[in-house]
Amino acid sequence: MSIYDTLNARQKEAVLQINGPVLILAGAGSGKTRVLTHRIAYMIEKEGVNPWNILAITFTNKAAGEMRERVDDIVGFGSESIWVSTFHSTCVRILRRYADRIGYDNSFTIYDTDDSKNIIKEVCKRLQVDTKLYKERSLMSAISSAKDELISPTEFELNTIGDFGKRKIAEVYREYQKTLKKNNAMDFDDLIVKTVELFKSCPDVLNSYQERFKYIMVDEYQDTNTAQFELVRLLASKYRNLCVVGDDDQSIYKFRGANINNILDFEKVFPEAKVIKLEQNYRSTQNILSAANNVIRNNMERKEKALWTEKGEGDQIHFRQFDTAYEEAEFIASDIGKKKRNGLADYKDCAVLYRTNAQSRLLEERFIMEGIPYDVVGGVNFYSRKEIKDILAYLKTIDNGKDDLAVKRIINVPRRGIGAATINKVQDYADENGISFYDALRRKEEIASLGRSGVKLDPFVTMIQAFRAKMEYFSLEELVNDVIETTGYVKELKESDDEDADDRINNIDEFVSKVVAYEESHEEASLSEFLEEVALVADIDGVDSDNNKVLLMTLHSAKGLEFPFVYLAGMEDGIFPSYMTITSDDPTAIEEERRLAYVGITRAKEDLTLTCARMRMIRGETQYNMVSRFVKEIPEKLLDNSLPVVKKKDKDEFVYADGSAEKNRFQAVPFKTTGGFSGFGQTAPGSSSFGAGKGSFGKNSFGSGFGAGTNTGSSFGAGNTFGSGSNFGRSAKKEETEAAPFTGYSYGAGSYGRPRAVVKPKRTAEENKPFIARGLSSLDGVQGLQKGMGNSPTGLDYKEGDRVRHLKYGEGTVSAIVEGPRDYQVTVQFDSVGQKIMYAAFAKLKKI
DNA sequence: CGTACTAGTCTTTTT
DNA sequence: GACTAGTACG
Repeated sequence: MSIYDTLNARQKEAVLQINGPVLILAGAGSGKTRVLTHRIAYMIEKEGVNPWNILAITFTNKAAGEMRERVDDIVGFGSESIWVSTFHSTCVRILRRYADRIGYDNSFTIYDTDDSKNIIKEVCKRLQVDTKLYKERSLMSAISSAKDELISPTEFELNTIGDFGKRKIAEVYREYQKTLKKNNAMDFDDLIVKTVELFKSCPDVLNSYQERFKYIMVDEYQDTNTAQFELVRLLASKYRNLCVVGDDDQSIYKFRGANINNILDFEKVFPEAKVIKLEQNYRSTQNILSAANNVIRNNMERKEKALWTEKGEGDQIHFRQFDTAYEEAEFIASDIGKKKRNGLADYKDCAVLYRTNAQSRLLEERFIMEGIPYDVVGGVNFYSRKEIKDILAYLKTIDNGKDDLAVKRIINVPRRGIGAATINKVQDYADENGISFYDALRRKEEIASLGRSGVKLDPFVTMIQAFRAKMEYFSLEELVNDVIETTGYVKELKESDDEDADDRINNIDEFVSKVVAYEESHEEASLSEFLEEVALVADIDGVDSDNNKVLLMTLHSAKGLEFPFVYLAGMEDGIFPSYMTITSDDPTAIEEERRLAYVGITRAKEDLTLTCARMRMIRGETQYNMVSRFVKEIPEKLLDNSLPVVKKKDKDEFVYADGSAEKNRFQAVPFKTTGGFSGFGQTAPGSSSFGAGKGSFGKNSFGSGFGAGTNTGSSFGAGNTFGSGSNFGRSAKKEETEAAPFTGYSYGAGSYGRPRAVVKPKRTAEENKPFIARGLSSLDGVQGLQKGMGNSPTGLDYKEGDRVRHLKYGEGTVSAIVEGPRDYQVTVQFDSVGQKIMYAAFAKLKKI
């Protein structure tokens, strides 16, 4: 019995087909990694393929690492010469050898998003582009999309005839590329684009890699963009032994250029391709799979397939709707806690998935309270944190002084009294002489304009030169510690009263540990190599499954992972599917969201829980959301029937076990100020959104007139806010002109569902009056709110002399409440931090 | 040159 | 609510 006998018929077929183009359509959990690793083993063992000739490409380092590990396990001898890596690091490796062939120095630096943004800013200033009109963000994404499609600045320009806006973008694109090149730098997209460029302009280089990579495999093929596809196509064009594995139903990266046609049209580009479908799922129970199938079948743009499993039905899928997001978080935390206590699950068996990173905060707070260990994947990338970037900038400067951005970043960190004026003078000199910024620093004596202020530069240059000298005999760890020590970086943090100084110091400690780990795993660890590896790390890469912790992450980050217990939080229209996609003109936008839902559901092996909240705070404003359409796409019989369920008669209306219905939700939303969510320093929703706004009244509410109802909780008490009036008028007007985006909120108008028919609520003359002018009688629907807010004359639920609690400052006594122009100014004597004066709306004070 | 405050933006997702 | 860039002031 060989290892290949454990494969099913389809899998075996995929493993044995090693010659020619192969498209493996691998459904979620169908064992594609297994197929890939066995396929590699088969090539080497049975077909005598030289491991040296095999290339396997993935998207993340984590995936590459896992594949490497599994290949090592089954291949044994020779596996180390198989090239397993990500698109980006593959390209870096190639470019490190040949970048000089296309006009770069082989020691080019890699810019991250932050760096790119700085360059864009610089370019805009130089070209006098108004960044109010052309946002850096949108410029960046326009340039990035162009690169994803392999459109050069010149080509871009050709397509801008008659379009002034586009011409501007073209200009910026051209100048941006020029600047990158001048700095000998490439951004993420360039790594792919420049490699393609290299292959196209240097046939000898291409040929050498074609000879090297006779067998190519690409994982997560549905996520490739045009540039990546072209790269693979070029490499494979000689021997045509290209095997791509993917699942069009899991294509969720359109926003960063993934071209779903790469997988849908594979057979057009490679007509002789063999197509193999893997439809047997080994991961999930039948119920979970059925739910996933029922959701994804609503998409039009897909290859038909049907996942099946031999596993039993399993538990029903749990669904729970809560009044608030606090209660949702509370439930998830306590449910996991319960499972752990009952021995049903370990922490590491559980994952909580959500649509947006911001949703993690509430969950985290609750997890801390319940004492449940967790890890959050994503958010701000570890290596993008300020303190880490600072240390890295030092290391980059030491490694090679060519990275001007890095040098400028740290020249005055910690403070050395070197300001913008000095920096500009040095930069001018560098530009005039065509040298790098750091080289100009070293020749500062020659810079006449510097004058006396130049003295301040000396210690910096001396320090860097000293580091460089030490680098010769220091280990990486010693060097990093020396940098931290000599610069006084941590010392400064310790002395600062910065609230998150401790976090920053911890991060730096963690960074040192990472350096040590790197040195341990790399025989001759060089600074350059370390910096390079660090530049290409994704968040998910750092996830360590050995830790017994619950994992919190976005649905995107969860792709490729599996867990026995999965919670999908925030299953609400407006959150997931996101507001953007619901209101989008592009009907395929919602399909991408649905694929995301499919990915989420299929992460679960045994137990899936869907949760949502009627009300949650988004960006400081309270939103009321309906249950996600994706939940409604799951057949009722698959859902836990002890919970509120949809009545089939009318699918536009949710009717719950307690008889309450969705359409009455304005009254139905119970505004409890006690109970569930009040326990945490967080205030109850009514008061936390008190005055939310510099009058953002109705901004995010759906359909003006009624929107008033939704946001009243926030705006009513803020009578003073209305005093200003202007904002109210503005946002209300906006609502009218832009129409109510959420068809779901059309109050029983029955248009829930497809985002086409937008029902615009009609406003009466009375409703058109500013809210406050209508008098309290029109607040009938929201009386609960007033009570909930403890509607005293000030609208605050505390008064002078009361003891209150603040989220950050702890407990204290209110010594004064003064009516300010906008809001009440509250003065509190805190027990630990002394007196603070703050605005009531933002202070989040809670009476004790 | 550095700080402290203000106004504006944002959030959908990230290699 | 959080963050950031820009500005005014010391």
